Amino acid sequence: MFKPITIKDIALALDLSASTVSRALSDSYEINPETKKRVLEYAEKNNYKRNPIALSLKQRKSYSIGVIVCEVANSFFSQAIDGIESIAYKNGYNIVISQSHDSSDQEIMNIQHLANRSVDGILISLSAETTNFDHIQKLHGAGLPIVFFDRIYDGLATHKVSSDNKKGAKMATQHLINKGYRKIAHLANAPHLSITKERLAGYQEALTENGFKVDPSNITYCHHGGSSQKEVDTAVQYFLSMKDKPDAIFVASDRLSIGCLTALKKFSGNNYDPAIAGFSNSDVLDLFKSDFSSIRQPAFEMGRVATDLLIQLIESKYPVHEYQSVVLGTELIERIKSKPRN
Amino acid sequence: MFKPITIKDIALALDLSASTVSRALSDSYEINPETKKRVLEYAEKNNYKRNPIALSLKQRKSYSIGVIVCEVANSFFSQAIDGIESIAYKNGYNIVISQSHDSSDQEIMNIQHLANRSVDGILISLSAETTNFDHIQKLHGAGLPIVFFDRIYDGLATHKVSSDNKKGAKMATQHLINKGYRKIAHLANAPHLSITKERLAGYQEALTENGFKVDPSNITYCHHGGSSQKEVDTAVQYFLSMKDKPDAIFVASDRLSIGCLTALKKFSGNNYDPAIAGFSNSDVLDLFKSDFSSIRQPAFEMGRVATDLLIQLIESKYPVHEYQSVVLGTELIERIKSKPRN
DNA sequence: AACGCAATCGATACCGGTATCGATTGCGTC
DNA sequence: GACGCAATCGATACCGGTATCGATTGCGTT
Repeated sequence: MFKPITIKDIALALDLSASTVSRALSDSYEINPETKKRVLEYAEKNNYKRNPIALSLKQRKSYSIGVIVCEVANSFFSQAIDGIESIAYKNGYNIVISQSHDSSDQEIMNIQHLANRSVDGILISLSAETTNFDHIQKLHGAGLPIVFFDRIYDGLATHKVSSDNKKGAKMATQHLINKGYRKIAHLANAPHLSITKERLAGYQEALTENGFKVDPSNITYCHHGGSSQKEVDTAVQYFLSMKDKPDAIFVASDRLSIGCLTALKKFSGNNYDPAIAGFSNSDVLDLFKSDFSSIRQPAFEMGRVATDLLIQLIESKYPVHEYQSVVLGTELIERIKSKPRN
Repeated sequence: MFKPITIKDIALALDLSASTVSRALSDSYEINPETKKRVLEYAEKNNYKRNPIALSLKQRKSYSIGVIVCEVANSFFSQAIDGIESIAYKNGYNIVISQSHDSSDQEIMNIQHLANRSVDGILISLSAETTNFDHIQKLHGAGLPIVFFDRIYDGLATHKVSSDNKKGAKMATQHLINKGYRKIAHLANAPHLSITKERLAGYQEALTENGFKVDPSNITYCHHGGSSQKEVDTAVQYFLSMKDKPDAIFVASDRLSIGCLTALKKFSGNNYDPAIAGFSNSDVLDLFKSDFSSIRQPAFEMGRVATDLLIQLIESKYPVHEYQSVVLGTELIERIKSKPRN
């Protein structure tokens, strides 16, 4: 039943000691080239493979990193994962992915699980629900390298990678204003998320700079990040119920964008068709909703940068105390036409 | 630097032997309840965690399973992964995901990597490029449990889970016929994939049963599964170049559906608007392309079933020789309207 | 001849668990 | 009082590697 050959098998076969074989395999200088060749050849022929588990136990290192996102079925995160994977594999790490589904409990479970599984470090984008960071604090305090990406937590001294959410949101809102829209609502994510605050700030700044006043009643939060469509439906129905309906909506995330468009299709009929601009990395959204402008985040790049930083932390020989906060630029994809006059 | 407490630490602290502590922790009957309590309490207080790596080495079992898909940024696969995850976690396994990006070389590398990492089993959906199965054969021969899902390989005696591709394709084609379309092209996936053949068979059967003849010139393959848009563009341009253009296209996969619609938007202008029906699990596609009918696969369920079977294989005490081929039903989501008469 | 030194390889401990085997103790039985 | 037996716990080997320390050999040096 699947018992691969070990160093001892080789040692026995070649009448050497395990130590010698081990050193030969790792190309140590203190092994006779002749012996080295014998070992290498025998290993090759019997297709010997190092047992990474034994190695992990010995070196206290698993060469694997944990990734926690809310869900992979989300263009932004799946693109980020591609980026993570590319750097991780290049450095000999493999990645263990788990999804929080925007639930704080699930996130805690996943983190524990990964830490128990002895990952060498964790890349995490927080769940929409998370307000308590004890479990992360604790692991970080115990020395486990952690890097935040996208949805970061400022209270922890470690590397953070995000996109310029404020500027992106401002660009989107300004874009709507430029196209002639005047009552711009904001469909926001869970209020405690870093990205929510930053995007809200950008939205507000754009409004203010253009002489609009920020009306809190134009802002609706989705406390679970839109993980159930019902939540988004409620938010959209709220907009629909207003006497003076928004003529445009700035949507805070990919998932919410999809949810919002779904809800509008369901409830609005044909007499109400607000312009929509939102954060999204979905190719498909761009493809079909011709009047949907989007802010694209450099998801792939974000994954790469975050992984790079994490591996630096993991492989650093000395404790790191200088942490970086990398902020990446976003891109506005314009599709909305000017507001028709009525 | 992150050194968790071990069984020996506990043994030392409580003046017991490591064996006793180990047995107390696993609730062995031959340990005095009193002692057991002391150990459990001390472990709890100092938040002892079993070292899964040591366990893996000892038991030759890692409690992790490898998943190989072409990409997670694909609705079908990300949904399947959700299903896989749900069953895996429930059984105490974690999943290691890797992407082949529809490249055979990458797939081989991933499989080796996973096998080296001592996963207990592998769930795989083959890449579009794969025509040589030696690497899989070899691992399977060596005793590594493998379960195919979606894109299966019949040459290997193991469990397989797929959806009823032939019936789904037939439904889609029949649907197009019912709506009045007469020249139905087929945008197919890589020719050697199981799903390609099955879907082609369904397409052909529907045509034949309705008295149409199957014209090979109406069928175009995408040898890389549409992993580059260029490939799909070429295929669609071929359809466009035909004297008698197809009035409908049956598209073989999710990715191809997106690619096809993108290409049509890019090249067709407004004077050509064929009806499209295709395999897809994308919510977004359903949302926007109102004249796009889709065949939905039970991706989540497929992931669950496949994982269940894999875990059965892994945990079976005796060699398994009876293998199942589970086929799940598909669903047709009708959106296309009847063909306008001209 | 005696010594130093480099080259080459072996024996052993250890990583953190668990399985196996054994040791000790107390108690009931004949 | 000798023995059997159950209850409880310890010592040890092992999983598959590597690091540490040591042993052996040959050769050049003085």
